[in-house]
Amino acid sequence: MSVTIRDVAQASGVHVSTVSRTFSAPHLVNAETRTRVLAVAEQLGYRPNRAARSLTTGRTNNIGLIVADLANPFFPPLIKAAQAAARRQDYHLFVADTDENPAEEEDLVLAFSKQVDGIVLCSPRLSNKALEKLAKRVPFVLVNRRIRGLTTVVMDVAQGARAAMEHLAGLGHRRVALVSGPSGSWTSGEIRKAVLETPDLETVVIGPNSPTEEGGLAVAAQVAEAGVTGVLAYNDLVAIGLIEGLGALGVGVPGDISVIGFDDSITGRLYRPKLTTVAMPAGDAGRMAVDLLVQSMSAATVLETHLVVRESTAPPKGVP
Amino acid sequence: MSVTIRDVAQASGVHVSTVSRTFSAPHLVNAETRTRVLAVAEQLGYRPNRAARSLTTGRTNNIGLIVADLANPFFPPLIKAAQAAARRQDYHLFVADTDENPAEEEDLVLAFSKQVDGIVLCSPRLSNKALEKLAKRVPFVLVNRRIRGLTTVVMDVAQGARAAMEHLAGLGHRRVALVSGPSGSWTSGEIRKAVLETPDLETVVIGPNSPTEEGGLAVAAQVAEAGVTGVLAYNDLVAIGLIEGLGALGVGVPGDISVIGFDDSITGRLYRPKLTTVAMPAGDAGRMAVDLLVQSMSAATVLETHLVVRESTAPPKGVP
DNA sequence: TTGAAAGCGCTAACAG
DNA sequence: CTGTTAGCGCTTTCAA
Repeated sequence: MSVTIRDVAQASGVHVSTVSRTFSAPHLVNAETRTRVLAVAEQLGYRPNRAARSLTTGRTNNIGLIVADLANPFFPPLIKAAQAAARRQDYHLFVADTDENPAEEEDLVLAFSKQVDGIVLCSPRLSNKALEKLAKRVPFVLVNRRIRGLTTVVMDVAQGARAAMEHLAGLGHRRVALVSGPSGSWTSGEIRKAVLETPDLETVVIGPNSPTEEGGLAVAAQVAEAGVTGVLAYNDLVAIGLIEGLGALGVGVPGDISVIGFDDSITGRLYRPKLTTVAMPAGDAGRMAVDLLVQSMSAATVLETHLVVRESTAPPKGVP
Repeated sequence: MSVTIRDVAQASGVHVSTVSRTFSAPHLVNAETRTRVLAVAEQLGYRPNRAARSLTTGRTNNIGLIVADLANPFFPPLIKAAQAAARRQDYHLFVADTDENPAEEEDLVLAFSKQVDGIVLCSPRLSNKALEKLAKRVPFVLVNRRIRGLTTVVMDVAQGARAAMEHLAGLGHRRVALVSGPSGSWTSGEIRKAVLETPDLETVVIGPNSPTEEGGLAVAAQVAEAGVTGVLAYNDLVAIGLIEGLGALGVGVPGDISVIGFDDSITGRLYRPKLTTVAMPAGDAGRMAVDLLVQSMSAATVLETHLVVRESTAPPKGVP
């Protein structure tokens, strides 16, 4: 095998415990000794074995990150920020993908549990009860799901949805549709509530839908026939799929119908028409979740969202 | 702490080694005993501690995956497939991001080395020499980088680039530009070579460039003034940035200039005009890399690429 | 400030 | 088929 603490001890003429201390409690060791040990370690290419360390300390310095779908453009910025935050604090990040499958989600949490100090669970599809039970086995923080008593980081989608509705109302729209997300999604529920409470706007809810381009595409005809002039979609992908589908039906965006997305993903930002969308602070959420775990703090954090107006919204036909 | 093999042994009235065998060599244990142990384990919520296991076996059942930029849409499909492949074989996947920084890349490899059975290094920016040296410390497979003697999975970008050039030539273009990628990029070099060898086409190389939308945007003016009617961009993001920049200059795509991307990313597929692009089998590469690592096989694999013709290419002006 | 010794949870010979 | 034993690489009392 490779070079161990013992090799370093031997080569530098001290006991293994001194070498150990040099790395995990440097202040407890004589400066000269430390320098020497460090030099030898460097020269031998010694790296502490974290598995062995974790066996004695009970800590792994690993964090697990579980998302619904790695290929959904919403997640990569979150993962990127989480990884950077972890790395800054000398943690490593496991990443896994549930494919929107609650059973897989539970399996993954359990599989990770012995190997991590905590888990970041993004947009979990598991029931509250299941989540509460799991929380007893391993610390975790929930992203975009709020459960009393658990540590959470949520983005204020209700506020974002309200802003979107107000934008539509301000443009002169009166009857709009919400193309909602998957049924297990907490954010979709929050958005729904916020939308239905909006005054001055008659809202029809279409869904649940898959949170993908296909999801949007599939309801295009339904939207076209709903007699609405504006739409709030569950996310940018759904919005784009919808716009594509509408286009195929000869319905223009924003000419005939205005469409607003959610996420402010790179895909939506570059799409034409450039998507009006609710920006989600995914990077902030990833970073905060990791920080909360590392500091093992419990908290219920709410992150602001905001509307980004671009080119997929306009006044309804007939309104100047 | 949590429930260990000892608790299970005690509760089921057998020795720890029997419990151990029940999990790691089930065929060596009496069916009845096994059933009983499994039942007790299940009931106690026992999960083997992989860190402890790895200490004795020398294997971790972990794999590290290092990419240049998690937020680049090229990588998520690769990561997703790699994770799925790992999970299928009971491996966990560490993911990290180097931000295109070679020093960070090396650090990450070293940091992972003791905690994984192998590393998948995607589009590394490190020198051949540095990579060869690292390969002595931990097994890895290189994706999109070819070095003799190391295990590699590369996508045949040269072939893809040739197909793109032939498509352009077939459309009637005679003078084109290659908007290349970062200088350390192996794929960019391969593409460059292939492009310059293409007959019947006069090619000007513009770059190196950052592999992002900004990279493309930044050279739009240069492209507009290069007297070319076609462009092959390093990736979809660069292509899109370029098209945006060209648009701002009043140059239409594909009306005035045809643009081809690379990757066939979701962002390019949804963009308007829908991007003509060279499809890269990123998922296959991720899966194969993990499989090679798990089977600890060495090989030099080449994956096919293919041109997807969509709407960002057309005959040059004046050619019907 | 350093050394000695025990032990983290598990596996792998080796006996029986 | 099952129990015994030693030990993986490291940290952590406890003494010196």
